[in-house]
Amino acid sequence: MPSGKSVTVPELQLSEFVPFRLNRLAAAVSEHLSTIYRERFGLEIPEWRVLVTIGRHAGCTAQQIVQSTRMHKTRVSRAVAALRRRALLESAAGTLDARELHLRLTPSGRRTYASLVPLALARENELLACLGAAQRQALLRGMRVLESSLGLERE
Amino acid sequence: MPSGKSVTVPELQLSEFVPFRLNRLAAAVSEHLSTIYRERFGLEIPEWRVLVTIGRHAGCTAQQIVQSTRMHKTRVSRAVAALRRRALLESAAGTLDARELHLRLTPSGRRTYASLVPLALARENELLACLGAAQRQALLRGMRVLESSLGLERE
DNA sequence: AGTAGTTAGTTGCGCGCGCAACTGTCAACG
DNA sequence: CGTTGACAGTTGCGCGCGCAACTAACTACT
Repeated sequence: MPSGKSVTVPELQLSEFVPFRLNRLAAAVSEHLSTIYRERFGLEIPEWRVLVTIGRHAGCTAQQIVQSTRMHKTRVSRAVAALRRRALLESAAGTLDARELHLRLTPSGRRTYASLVPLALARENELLACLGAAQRQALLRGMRVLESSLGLERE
Repeated sequence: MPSGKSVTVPELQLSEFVPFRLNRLAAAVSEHLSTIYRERFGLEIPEWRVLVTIGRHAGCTAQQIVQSTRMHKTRVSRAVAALRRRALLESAAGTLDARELHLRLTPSGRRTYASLVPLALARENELLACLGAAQRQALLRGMRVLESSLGLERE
């Protein structure tokens, strides 16, 4: 005679597990996007993120990039150094606070930024093109809720 | 007199850029989940993925794990070696094809699996608890469409 | 059977990352 | 003014990852 209580063996199908799916999806999207900034501009993800951030927020500091991108400060520091080596960016010590470095793009950096951004936005649209307008809105709204729930929205 | 053509300066706000948001979200979710398998079981992500896969598909090979998880084969190889060192898993050369190693959990590995899975599923539910039922369905559906569009669904 | 090409899995190597410790600067307090 | 603690940014170190090269085993073709 079988036991009275129903023993539900817990099963986890990795391909249905949302944290795994998110990681896999993010990796695939990054891979898909990397051709733009890597092959065509020799940039890696941290450099690309720093470049874009400074492109929009000229004169911002490394610390602000850390907060807005949630990258580790050493990663930002090295990306800034790499961009400076390639003369895409220049830094100046703050007049009010000499600890912080204010970062801005050089003319060369601005040119790179200007040619990179349209390509990246086009890729984003390509990525989302498989979704209908309502579906896309729903996805983005869901992501927004998750981000908010995880405290990712401070910037 | 200003130029006749309207020059739209392209702008990219990183916090609105979907590839970045996906990466950030996936990283935060992984971070949130890692407390379970790292702090409580001393497992890292690759080991956790291999353990779960073998837990559901006893006797599968490393190659099958590569395909289903899309992890690099060296990463799988090292995770398998780590789990074998800790006697959570055992391998046997295939009788039909001696190259492939068929992997299965040891009793100790099965115990770990059995105590890990409910915790992970609970965390997944916690994560999604901030979404209403319809919102959750919409998000998962959107992810499914993206996955399909990127060719991630083969397994 | 013998050879060439392919596949499963492992390993040496270089690199980028995060951690911890460091330098230099600022603010607070007596 | 000197000391203490906090903060911005950098750097040495160890580690995990992917790449490329390797071994061993299988397949196909003559």
